[in-house]
Amino acid sequence: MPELPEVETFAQYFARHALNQRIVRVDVLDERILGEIRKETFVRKLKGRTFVGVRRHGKHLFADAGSVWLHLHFGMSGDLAYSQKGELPRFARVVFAFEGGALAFEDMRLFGVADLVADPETFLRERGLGPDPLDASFTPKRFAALLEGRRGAIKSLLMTQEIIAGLGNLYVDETLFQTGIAPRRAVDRLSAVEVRAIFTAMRRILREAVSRRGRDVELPRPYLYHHREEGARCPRCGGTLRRSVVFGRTTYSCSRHQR
DNA sequence: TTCCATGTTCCGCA
DNA sequence: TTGCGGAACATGGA
Repeated sequence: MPELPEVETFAQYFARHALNQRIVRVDVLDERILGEIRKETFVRKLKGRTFVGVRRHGKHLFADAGSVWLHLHFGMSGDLAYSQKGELPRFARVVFAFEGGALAFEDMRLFGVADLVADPETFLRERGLGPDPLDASFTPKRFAALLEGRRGAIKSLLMTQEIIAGLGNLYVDETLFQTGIAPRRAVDRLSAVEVRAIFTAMRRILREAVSRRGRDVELPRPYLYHHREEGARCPRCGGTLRRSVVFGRTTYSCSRHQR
């Protein structure tokens, strides 16, 4: 379930369970999760070290292991699970064992990645990722500048990590739903007021989600999130929710209040 | 059996 | 150059 709010929750979980303890063992249970790096290298560079800090940018998590950073991407089904009793989740792919417990990186569908990077800044630059929408330096002005000169559907733009990093299918739909803007609306036909509204709604929704996800509390009932079903009643205006495909992804929107 | 899934990448085409 | 549609990746759940 990993978009920005979920990854932020993973980062907090990682900080709570995996920081400042010696890594006594690294088990790679399925090498396909490693991407380019060789298993031996991955293990050798982490074993015996200590994670001293954790950071997140968009959907990417980075943990500082001293001379190298662990990088985790959670794909579609990635998750973290810490246990003191040596219990492993069914789809554990990599396990970091400490003196008093072990943190498992699980990922049923294997779209995620665990590897090593020199440092987050270099990785983000090389990858060309856009700004994180919850970053303090992310302002309405900066957001408007990102959309400047672009065409195409607003949903596509918000989904593109090189433009803005962290939103995925669910939170983009949620943002546009709560802003009353149709997913296919062309970016160059949005008013300044609408762009500002998207900025505000996006940040409010992400913050709300981080707060609730972190406490394992459900998102508010009026959120589109709970009503993603063709023909369902719109919890906001009573209209009918429609299903379509935008940017290759299943999209839900209200045919009445989203224009 | 068939369809669908919170992500990303690559290719071809306009 | 930009944007978009389609397919592929791997796997389980409804």
